[in-house]
Amino acid sequence: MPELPEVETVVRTLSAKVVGRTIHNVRLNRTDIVTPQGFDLARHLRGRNVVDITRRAKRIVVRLDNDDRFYIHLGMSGRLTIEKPDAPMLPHTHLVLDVGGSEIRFRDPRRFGGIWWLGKERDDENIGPEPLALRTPQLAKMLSKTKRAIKSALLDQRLIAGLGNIYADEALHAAGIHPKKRADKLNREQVRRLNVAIKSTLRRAIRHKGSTLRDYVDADGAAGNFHNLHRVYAREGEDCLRCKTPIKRIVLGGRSTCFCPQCQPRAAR
DNA sequence: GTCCATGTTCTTTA
DNA sequence: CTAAAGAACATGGA
Repeated sequence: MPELPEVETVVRTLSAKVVGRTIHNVRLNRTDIVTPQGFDLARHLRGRNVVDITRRAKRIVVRLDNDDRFYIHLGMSGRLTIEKPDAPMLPHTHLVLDVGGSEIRFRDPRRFGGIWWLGKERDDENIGPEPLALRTPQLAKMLSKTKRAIKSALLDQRLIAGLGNIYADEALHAAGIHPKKRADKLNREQVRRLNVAIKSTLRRAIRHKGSTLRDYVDADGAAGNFHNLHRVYAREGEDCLRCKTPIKRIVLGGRSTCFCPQCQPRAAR
C-alpha cells in the first residue's frame, strides 16, 4: 500500500492532529509488532508528549518530549488513523494510543509493518537518500555501480529510499526508460530525465494524497486519488495515454511491472 | 482450491 | 568473497 506519497500524506494528516498532545494510555494487542522484541513500549510512551511527526523514506518517525524517537512502517497493509474512542475497532488493530479524546490506531492485517524503537539513537539509517532531495550526479553515481535492471535498482531502499512498485513504474514511464534497462547503462541524459521524472511523479502523487489500491487511507480515513492518474501501473492491455500503444506487463525481480513498449524502448532512441 | 497484492529480509545461486 | 535472483513472511480478495 504505502510508498513515499502515501506515507507523506499520513504524516501530514496525523501530525496536524497529534503534535503537542499527550499519550495518556497505550494498548498493545500484539507484542510481536514491536522491534526490538520484548521492548516495553507502553512504559516508554505513557505520559509523554508528541513533539513532532516526520517522514524518512517510508517511515513515520515520532519524536517525544524527552527526545526519544520511534518509527512506524506500514508494510503492505498497514494503516495509521486517528479516531474517536467510540469508533468501531477493526480487526487486526495492534496498537491503540489514547491521546485524550481521540485515539491513534495502528492496524495491519498482513503484519509486514510494525513499530521500531529508536530511543535517542541518531545513527539509525541503513537506507539511501530521499528521492526528492537527490541530485543527478549522486543518482548517476549510484546507478553506475550496479548491473541490475533499473527497475530493481529503484526498488532497492539502500540505494534510494521511498519508491515502491507503483512509483518506480510510473517514474520510468515518465522518463521513457525500459524497466529492464541495465542501471549502469543509462546515459547522462537518461539519468537526468529519470531524476526529474521521479521527483515530478512523487510530487504529483503527494498533491493528490497518494494512491488507494485497496487499504490505504490517510490518518483521517480518507482515500487517495492518484490511482486515477496512473499511466502504467495496473493498466496492462489498456492504451498508453501518450501514444495509444497497449501497456505491457512483465515480471521483474518477482514484481509485476507495467510499461509502454513504444514510449519505453529497450534500445536508446 | 488458485493466484495475486502498495514491502522487506533472509537464503540460495552464480 | 560479492552481486543478483529467489523465496519467505501473513492475510485477504478476486
